[in-house]
Amino acid sequence: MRLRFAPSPTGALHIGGARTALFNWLLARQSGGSLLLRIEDTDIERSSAENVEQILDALSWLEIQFDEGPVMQSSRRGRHVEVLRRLLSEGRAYHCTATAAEVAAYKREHGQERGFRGVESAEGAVRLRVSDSGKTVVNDLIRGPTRFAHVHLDDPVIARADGSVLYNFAVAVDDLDAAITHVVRGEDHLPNTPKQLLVLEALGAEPPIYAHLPLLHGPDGRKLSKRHGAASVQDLRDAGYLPEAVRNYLALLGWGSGSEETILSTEQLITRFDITRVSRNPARFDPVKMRWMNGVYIRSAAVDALAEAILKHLDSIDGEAAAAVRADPRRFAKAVAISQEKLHTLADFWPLAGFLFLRRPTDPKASRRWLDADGRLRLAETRHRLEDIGQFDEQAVRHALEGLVLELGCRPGEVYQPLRVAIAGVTVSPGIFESVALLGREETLKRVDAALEASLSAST
RNA sequence: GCCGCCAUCGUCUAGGGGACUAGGACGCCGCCCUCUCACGGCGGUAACACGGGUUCGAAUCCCGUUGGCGGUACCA
Repeated sequence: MRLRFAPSPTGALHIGGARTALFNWLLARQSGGSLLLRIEDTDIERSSAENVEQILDALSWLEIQFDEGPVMQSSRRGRHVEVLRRLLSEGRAYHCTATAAEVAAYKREHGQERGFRGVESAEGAVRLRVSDSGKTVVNDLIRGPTRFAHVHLDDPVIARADGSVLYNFAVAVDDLDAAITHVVRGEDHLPNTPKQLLVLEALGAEPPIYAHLPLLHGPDGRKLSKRHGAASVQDLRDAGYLPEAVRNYLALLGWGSGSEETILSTEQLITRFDITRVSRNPARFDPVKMRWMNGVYIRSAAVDALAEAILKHLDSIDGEAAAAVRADPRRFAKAVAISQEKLHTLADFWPLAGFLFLRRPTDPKASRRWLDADGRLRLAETRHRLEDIGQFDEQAVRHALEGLVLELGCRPGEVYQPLRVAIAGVTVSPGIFESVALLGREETLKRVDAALEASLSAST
């Protein structure tokens, strides 16, 4: 199979485009074929180099490699003009001076019930000649045969009056020249397909096989947009998602493996993916499920790989945090180990475990709840026990604190929560024994003293 | 308006005439585990849009209605 992913650089690569790229890639890998990346920039006005960079960057982050390209559609202008001349000379296409306004007026009257046919002239835009009779059938791998009666089709404009070619023409020529065998793209292209088929037919060429993917919607059921937060691939990366988890989640949007498994490695996706099993109805992107799945991948990751990913993430979003973590790699590795099972995204690490590297202000609400007079009493006693520990490790800390709980005859949380608030500033953290041991005796005692003092003065 | 696509739990889906009192996953609820938060375990909630056919039998096939979506550019 020879496939292609052909985004237009008119905006960031969104998850819909990412899924299209993924499906193409899975097919290419599975079949031992190749994947071509083509940038559809025939609309110079709306295309930008930054967007091309963004798309390349997004695909690279997703670890979706292409075998050929990127080729810029605009670079193929010479070939496009050549084919255009041929169609013109063979009478399959013609110049027409009908203005956009005239066509619009015609459409207002006839809608798409009767396609627009232009009058041939010496100059103007180039239109492909379509006869009123007959129909063009798109044999879609996902939808089956879809028929378009020619009466409803306009004579499509394939080149502007200035000679520049238009999308439906360029795509057909490029797919043909690249010997593309399978075109897998979004369903929004379905109405374009007969036009491309007609171009191919005029050229006497064998068309590729098509598969139109159902569209992706946002959580509200409407078209995906920035408003949904993680709509672009970069947003996903910045939100702390793992590429493999994103691939897994995206693959299951619109495609069911048939088995009851949900967590599928990329290798499994490659062997099991079946384009003909892709669903025909649109799917909603569900950030909640994406988050859950990312958590599954984080939990199953090797600690050092996870630490590396977290550090990289910190580098890109929080310089201060990254520096703090770099200053103590051993502590960082342990911090990751004791936080791992609580993370859903890479971004969750710092809020949860940052206190192990930097002191943070105490949350007033947490302080009021746990550092009242009774809490301070227990915290002061806790302080003594910690001070007396010989070897300050997790086992010893556990032993000391559990002993205190037993002696006081209180609920465990009544000892642990004041201590947690004292060292972390909040009521949530990794396990208290691990956290205290990792923080070390000196820093723990300092924070406990500070907390005792602050809460005492606050209450008087 | 017109052209086209689509229609199973809130969401992603399994299902392709009898195995369906419709399965799984996320979410949600309850219980358990428990030092917080998570994780994990157990249990529960919840769907075949509607109406006609076809058939001994329909979530599965056909038609219509309704609804959603896409397209309707000298955009891609």
